Amino acid sequence: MAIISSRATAADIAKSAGVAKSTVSLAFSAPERVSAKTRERILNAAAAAGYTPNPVAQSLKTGRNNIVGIILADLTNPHGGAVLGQAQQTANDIGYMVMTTTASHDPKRDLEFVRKFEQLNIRAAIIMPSGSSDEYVGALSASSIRFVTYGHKLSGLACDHVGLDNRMGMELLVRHLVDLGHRRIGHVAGNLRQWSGTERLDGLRESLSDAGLALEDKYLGFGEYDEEASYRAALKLLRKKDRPTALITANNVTAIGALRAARDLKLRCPEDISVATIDEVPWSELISPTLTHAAQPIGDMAACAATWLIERLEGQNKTELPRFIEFPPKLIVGQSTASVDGH
Amino acid sequence: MAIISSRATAADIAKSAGVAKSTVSLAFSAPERVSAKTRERILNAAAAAGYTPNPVAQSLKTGRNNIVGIILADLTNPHGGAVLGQAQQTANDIGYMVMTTTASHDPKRDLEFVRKFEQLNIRAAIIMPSGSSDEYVGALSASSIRFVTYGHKLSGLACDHVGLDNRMGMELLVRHLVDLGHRRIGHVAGNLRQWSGTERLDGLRESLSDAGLALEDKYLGFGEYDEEASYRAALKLLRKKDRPTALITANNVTAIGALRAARDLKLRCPEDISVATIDEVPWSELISPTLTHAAQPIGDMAACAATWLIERLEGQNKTELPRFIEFPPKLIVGQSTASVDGH
DNA sequence: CGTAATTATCGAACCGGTTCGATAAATGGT
DNA sequence: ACCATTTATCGAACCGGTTCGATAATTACG
Repeated sequence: MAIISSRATAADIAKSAGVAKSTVSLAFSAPERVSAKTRERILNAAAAAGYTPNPVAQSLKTGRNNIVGIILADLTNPHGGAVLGQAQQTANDIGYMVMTTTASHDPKRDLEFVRKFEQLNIRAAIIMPSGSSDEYVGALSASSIRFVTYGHKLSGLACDHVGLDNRMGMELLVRHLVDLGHRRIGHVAGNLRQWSGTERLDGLRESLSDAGLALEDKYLGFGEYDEEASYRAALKLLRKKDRPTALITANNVTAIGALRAARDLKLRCPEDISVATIDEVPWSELISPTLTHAAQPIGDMAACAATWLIERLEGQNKTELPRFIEFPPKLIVGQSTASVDGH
Repeated sequence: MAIISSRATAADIAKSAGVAKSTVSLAFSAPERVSAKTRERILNAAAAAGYTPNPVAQSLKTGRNNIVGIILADLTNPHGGAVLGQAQQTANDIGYMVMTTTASHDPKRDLEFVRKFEQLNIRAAIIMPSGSSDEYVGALSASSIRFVTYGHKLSGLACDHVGLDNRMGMELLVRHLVDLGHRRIGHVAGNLRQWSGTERLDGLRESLSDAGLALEDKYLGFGEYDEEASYRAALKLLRKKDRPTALITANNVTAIGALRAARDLKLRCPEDISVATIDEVPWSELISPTLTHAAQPIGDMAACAATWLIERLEGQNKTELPRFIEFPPKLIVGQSTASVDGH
């Protein structure tokens, strides 16, 4: 019901409180520099007029603002939405607004958005990188923006990073499958130009080797984090006469592709083929069969990224070295994995 | 690789092109008002210096900018992410940036965000309304922001609206079920304080009546667009001795709750109970059983909302009356519905 | 060719704050 | 009570554009 008083300005408040415009400014931006009496007078006048400092003017003068950017690679995957939602909430709660963009996996668009952010005086952003080339990383480094990378770490960019412990995820899945008696374990990999893709692949290799096994080349398919590609890759693996008894996939989309492939080949899951994946699927409890997976604590991860970002912004960590955290995934056993001997 | 020239200003360009600062401004904002010669000289100088007008300064002076807002009720539902992604893309393609917020169904937060938007000179926003009370609508009307409502229409707010043809959706579902021989059709409704909730309920009633049937009170449950509430509501309906043979649910979350209820009661779907819903479920083809549903053309809807919004912003439609569009849903038949006599 | 009507360019004021150096007021020490 | 500090307030300049009224340069035309 409050009538939006059309734009009270600092000068108005100054007049009505009998002080200089600059004092009004101080009363808001550095209250301790103004005597208790006048501060109260100013604040009262401001409240009466519904005055609040104009953030655009502030930003012009100071080159700062209360906006953080988020650059996502993808919003079609529910993961992106979840990250955005949590990061947004965290940021909003501390008084920051969020400007979002989605690059649709196009590194060039990432860089365009970075440029826009700079123009808007946005000084910090969470980025799910779409690229990893030298010039891409170079452009990000050259930018005046402080980044927190999410999901895919960029080697060569000195910034905070929040991600998943991919190696641990693979270890959980491998151990689970090995315990069920599987020996021929295949993999539909993600995008190997991205940190998470190679980490997951390397982690898988390592975990298999710890179990006295190895990832055979013929059991390795390339899904590119794309459902269609994953479908084809899985199809190829599952058509072999000595097909793997279990498939580990690199993320949710990849798993969906693999499941579709199994179904189309009339392979029953888990009786004929076990499938386990990193990453989760929304409403996974209704998917049939429910997926065994290494779940990411998305909420915690996104909140961490937002918090770190704003810490940097507010300068508490000017000199501190880049931080790096990998959250531990959690093994959720579903119906998609079973003992190798038909259980 | 372009070295980010630290901030060339209009004054710099003016000097290097031998003109006044105001002429530089004109060269960018109203090129036709500057002679071809000087315009070229200015543009060259600008290009050489990597100059681009500072949007913050522009916004301070003009009270305008190239930012649109999006206020979502929810980002945990994949629907929100899809809408955001599409709207974002549309906006970005026309040179607009997007500021997002998520109110988590709290009308008060909606209004806070509106206030922030105003301060930031954002003049237009897409809103998935979280509330519908008089004061809520009043506050939106009083705001200087042009809205496009998405999903839930607000009666009393004169603005463009983009939504789904909910009545048609219900008609599709009812006809499908009636054709399968169902006569006892139950409903788990959504949030009846929201337009879409009542539209869907009314649409259902109407469609049933067209088929010579009626919605009996005992077959009506209230799901509030919440999974838990829907679960409980469905449980109650399905426990009746003369339980409905088919259930229509108000949206995806509601359907999930209903399916869980059926499963927990050891009712087989579709043999014992058919379930159909408005709204879709991501990766629905893997859910078991696949859901019969009235699918929303989310991409088209979101693109339309973004386009309309920006049209308003750019003033082509100053005087035109509010527009209203309801996109037709499409019936997707899955495995969750079957003939009433055990098929 | 001279004057009227256009068109191009300029300078100054302004948007609404912040910040700095200077002045005024309050406080402290002896 | 007197001077040295410290603290509070002020005025002016500035951030980087836009916009308006005024002047200068063109063009039109009788």
